[in-house]
Amino acid sequence: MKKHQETPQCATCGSRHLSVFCSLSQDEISEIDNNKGCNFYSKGQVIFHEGNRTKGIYCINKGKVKLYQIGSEGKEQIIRFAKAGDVIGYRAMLSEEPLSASAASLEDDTTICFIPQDQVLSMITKNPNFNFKLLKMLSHELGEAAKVITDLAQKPVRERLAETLLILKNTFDVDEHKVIQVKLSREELANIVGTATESVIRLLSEFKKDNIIAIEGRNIKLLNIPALTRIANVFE
Amino acid sequence: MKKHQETPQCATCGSRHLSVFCSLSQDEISEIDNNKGCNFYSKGQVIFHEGNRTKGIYCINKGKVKLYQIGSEGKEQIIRFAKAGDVIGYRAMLSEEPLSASAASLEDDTTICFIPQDQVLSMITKNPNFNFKLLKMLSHELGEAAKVITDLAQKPVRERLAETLLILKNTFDVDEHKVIQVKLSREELANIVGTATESVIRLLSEFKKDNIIAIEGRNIKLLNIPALTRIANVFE
DNA sequence: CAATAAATATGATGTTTATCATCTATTTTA
DNA sequence: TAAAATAGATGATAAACATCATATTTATTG
Repeated sequence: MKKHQETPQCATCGSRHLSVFCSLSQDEISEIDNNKGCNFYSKGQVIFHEGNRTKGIYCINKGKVKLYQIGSEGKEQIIRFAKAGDVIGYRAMLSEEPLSASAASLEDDTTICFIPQDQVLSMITKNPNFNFKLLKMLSHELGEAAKVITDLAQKPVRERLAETLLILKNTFDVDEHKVIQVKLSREELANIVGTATESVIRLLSEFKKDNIIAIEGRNIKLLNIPALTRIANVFE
Repeated sequence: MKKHQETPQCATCGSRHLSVFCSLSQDEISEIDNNKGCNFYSKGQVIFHEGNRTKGIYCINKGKVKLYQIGSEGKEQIIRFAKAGDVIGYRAMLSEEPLSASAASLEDDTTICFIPQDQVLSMITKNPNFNFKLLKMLSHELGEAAKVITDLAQKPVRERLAETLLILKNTFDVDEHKVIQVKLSREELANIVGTATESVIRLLSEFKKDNIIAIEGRNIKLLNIPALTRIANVFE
């Protein structure tokens, strides 16, 4: 039996104050509320497809999302993640290019609002704060992407996997038992790191043997973050 | 003997109409002209250093520039290139973060103007066209970065090198003899591709043996672009 | 709950690519 | 212009990593 799912209101959205929308006025919020749509996704559902056009942006109200490209051999490459309060699809909308990545939900009950292009463009024009938040977000993302490029080009798989675990921790946090709050398959981990699934499996059991992590199914517990940081070879 | 170098004027800058500044009014142009600085660089000179702060953006009037990060083992990773009409340093300025990359000139007589932050911010606020151009540029760059990530993660060195040659062709063009209009060392090519210098050398002589390219020192002549495209494994 | 499918795990093997050594060619500089 | 330095080239070797094969465990479903 499917329970009734209500469209969340921006006005009461708990994630809004952490997001790019934090500087909007009451009027602007209700303007969006009156024009936005909302969809609910079960785990694994695709939200949008690489190559398609988008006429608006997607704002995640609840749940977790992976953004990925399909490489020339048909292999998935996870580019980044998004969670409640994050927006996705803005890159394609702003550049007026097709979507550069697909998005798929990582958990059931993922709730995502769709804000039409017109609304976004009008906010950009009318609200300088929102505009600067957007510019800042894009610039920040671009800096992160450059780091990923250097790591992929220069670091061995072991270091990249350790770094990926730390990034997942920073993105999704850990609970009181130090468990990273996102469930990914070994294959998905491989598709972030840029390696084979078997390599991820092998390296994870190595980390486990050295008591750096503990594994219970898809839950990964970070036991020794300093050691992970050392392996990841990061110094900032 | 060093010849006198004159500060170029935006008003007569041939590159302006191709750049993010193409939508500025006469007044705005002269406003910038009255506030900008200008520097001349010889080949190899560093324009700015990764990790530093910038209080403005750099607009390339003449010459070619590489943007690069230094990885954890001290190895250079070239992130992107810039040429006349391109701006660099805007990412760091807009995100209010330190510069994520260093920039160095690739040829003598590279001429670069510096536009102070205040000027840029005021243009963003006052000129919606300029603002949208900026948003578009950032979004486009972000999409390009995602492609690079997928390639680095999934493609073998041979494909990445072929693709790099094609990207260099698109960025810097070829002359009437099909020679790519940028001179890079084998090491620099390796630092784009994310591989060892020796691998680049070996693969280039393979391409040469197959009459796909011709090599005269640092000049690379593209003899068979369809073949290169096939090797690069790109399908868009 | 059995049966099937899918994910995880592990060993054996092969390929790709990096590293090291050495040599030659080309610049640069004294 | 000779000497030194740097860049390019090539072979030999080693390391990193992918692939393949095959268990084993965990989910899924009839």
